[in-house]
Amino acid sequence: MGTVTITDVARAADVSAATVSRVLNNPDGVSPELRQRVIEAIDALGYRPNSSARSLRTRATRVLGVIVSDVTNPFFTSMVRGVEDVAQKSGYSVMLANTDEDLAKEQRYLEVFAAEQIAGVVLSPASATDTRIDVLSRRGIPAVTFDRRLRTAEVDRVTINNRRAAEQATEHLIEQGCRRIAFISGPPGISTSSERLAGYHAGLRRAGLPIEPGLVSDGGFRVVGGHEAALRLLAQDPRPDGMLVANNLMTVGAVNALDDLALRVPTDLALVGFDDLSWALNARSRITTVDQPTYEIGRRAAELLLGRVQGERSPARRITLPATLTVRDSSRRLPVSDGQPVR
Amino acid sequence: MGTVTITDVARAADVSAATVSRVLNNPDGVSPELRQRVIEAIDALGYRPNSSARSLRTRATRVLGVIVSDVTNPFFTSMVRGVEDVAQKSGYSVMLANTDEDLAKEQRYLEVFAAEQIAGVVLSPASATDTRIDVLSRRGIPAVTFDRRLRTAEVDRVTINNRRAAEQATEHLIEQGCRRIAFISGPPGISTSSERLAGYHAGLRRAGLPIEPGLVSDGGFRVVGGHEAALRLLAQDPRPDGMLVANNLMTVGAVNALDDLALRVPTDLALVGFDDLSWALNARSRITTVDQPTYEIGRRAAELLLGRVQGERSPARRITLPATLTVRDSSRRLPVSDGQPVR
DNA sequence: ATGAAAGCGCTAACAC
DNA sequence: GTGTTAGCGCTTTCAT
Repeated sequence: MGTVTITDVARAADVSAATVSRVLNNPDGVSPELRQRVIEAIDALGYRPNSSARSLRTRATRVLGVIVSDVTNPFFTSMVRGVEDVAQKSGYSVMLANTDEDLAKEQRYLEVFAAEQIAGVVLSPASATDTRIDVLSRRGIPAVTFDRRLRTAEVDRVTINNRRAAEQATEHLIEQGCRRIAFISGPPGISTSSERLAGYHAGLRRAGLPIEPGLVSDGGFRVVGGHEAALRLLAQDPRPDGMLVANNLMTVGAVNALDDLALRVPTDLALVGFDDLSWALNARSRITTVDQPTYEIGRRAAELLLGRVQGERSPARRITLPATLTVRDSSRRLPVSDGQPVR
Repeated sequence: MGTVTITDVARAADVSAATVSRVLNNPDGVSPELRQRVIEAIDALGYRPNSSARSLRTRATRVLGVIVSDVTNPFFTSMVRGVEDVAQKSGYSVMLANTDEDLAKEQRYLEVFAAEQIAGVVLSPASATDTRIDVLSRRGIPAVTFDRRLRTAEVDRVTINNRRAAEQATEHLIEQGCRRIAFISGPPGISTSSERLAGYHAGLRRAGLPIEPGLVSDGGFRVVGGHEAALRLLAQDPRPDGMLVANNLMTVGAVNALDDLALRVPTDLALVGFDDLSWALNARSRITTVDQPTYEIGRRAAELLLGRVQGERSPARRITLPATLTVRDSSRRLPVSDGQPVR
């Protein structure tokens, strides 16, 4: 029944199927007159190209895959929106997959995407060293990483300067008078984890403060993990007077922990988190954060990817977007100006 | 290069392509001997069927679409996992789409799915009355709703008894001595919103309590909305002594609002929320909640859908799963037993 | 039980 | 600039 094919359109417009195909795919190459007739026939018949037939022919779909490590995290969903918007504008749709930081799941989705002959993949790899995108490259499917880096392959990537951002946040805490600064880190093996940890160390070092391994605890990039890590760190004697938390979810957990212990911010402890928190915490919390241009990260990643999809052959490109330290009450012990950009 | 086709396998196994196809698709119809040879050839060559070619032929993909109204909400992601697991087991993969309760976005994704000739769709419609799945039905693509109902089409659905759940939560608050119970509702037009509101009304009515429209406020199923709605409701004089919140995100917002106003639970106000909150709130909060079997909802929805995909023709089926009222500190003013099932 | 052959809807050479 | 033709990889009659 309902299936209108390219030949139906061709017949209605009194042209060949090839001409209809050209109208559909080539910006030019068809006379304005015929093009007009074809477009009218398409509208009249309600023709929709069959994507399977198209893929079979071209060996590529008009679909981009996005693999994130936690769809639940608004940080990632905001990036995904950036990808979606760019993709849409170029006539691509987006398949979303969630790995929960699980390498096996990630691998499975990479295989599914490869099998579906997806046009390209944007991913935040679950591991900088163990994530393998060979399944894609073997089939010539381009990949771009966002938020995180990948050491097992040379691919385009869009990130912020994580090291610098963490260093600057640490310096800010030191300026505010903190001398024992705790750090809640992400899981090992992920680039953002190690880079932010390195930045924290660098900040301490520059100020001549000792690096104490006991002041660092892994919160697994999750609320519960952040909560537990904070409780661990805050149980120490002497108690830390500052705390830097390496992502948004763990910051929520840390705030909860402070609440549990009836500790007040910034008096008892100055707190700095990563990423927007407005979705979880009440406005009153006013937590100082390192803000990333999440939507923009997604946009740029999609642009890089579409470039590759369209045949771009340059060596791996690296886009580093600026992050901003937004100083709010949770860390303000002295007068400071808001919104310091991180470069 | 790498592309191994069905003819390659046929040649290697010294059979026809048709036989390979039969081995792939028909449980029987090929002699054990040939079947064995074919399987060996497939393994040896690393053959993977080309899904585009297959779809072009069969007019159907091995992909299920899932449309949720908020991927950020763990409630939905848990359901999605249920779908994924069932799909996977049957050799289907899952395409995920997020609508943000936006009807236009929802419609666009339905069209994309229809164009991609997806095998079937599971969705939580953004509106019971305005969501239109004609794009799917016109192409014979089955749909199943989960969590929410759809009034514009007769389709399979998996939900809990929302009305009963809200009524029971309300009764519980009344039993605990509450007489002015506020309700933070979801956006109008969504079945869960109206059903839970109806249940709240029913609970009040049964206890002979007045229904005051001023005690109901729409929180849009979001954290911020719940926060604002709670502030509005708590500003009243006399202040409500109980509160029922119609989903998890809004409950987080409500808890924040209570915190803002330095109100204590359950002394100042008894609070009951919907859905699991462990991801957001610290354990200490101990909020009484109506718990839904989210993962199971996803599983069952996927099972119904796969049935339809495989040709099941029965009239629309309705699965109502049990929810449980888990009483915790936030509403406990009198001794009660935990874990009351909702039927 | 197996093979030969046709064709799903589309695009890309190649002719004109 | 436009049409003709071949064929992407697969499934499915239809013979045998």
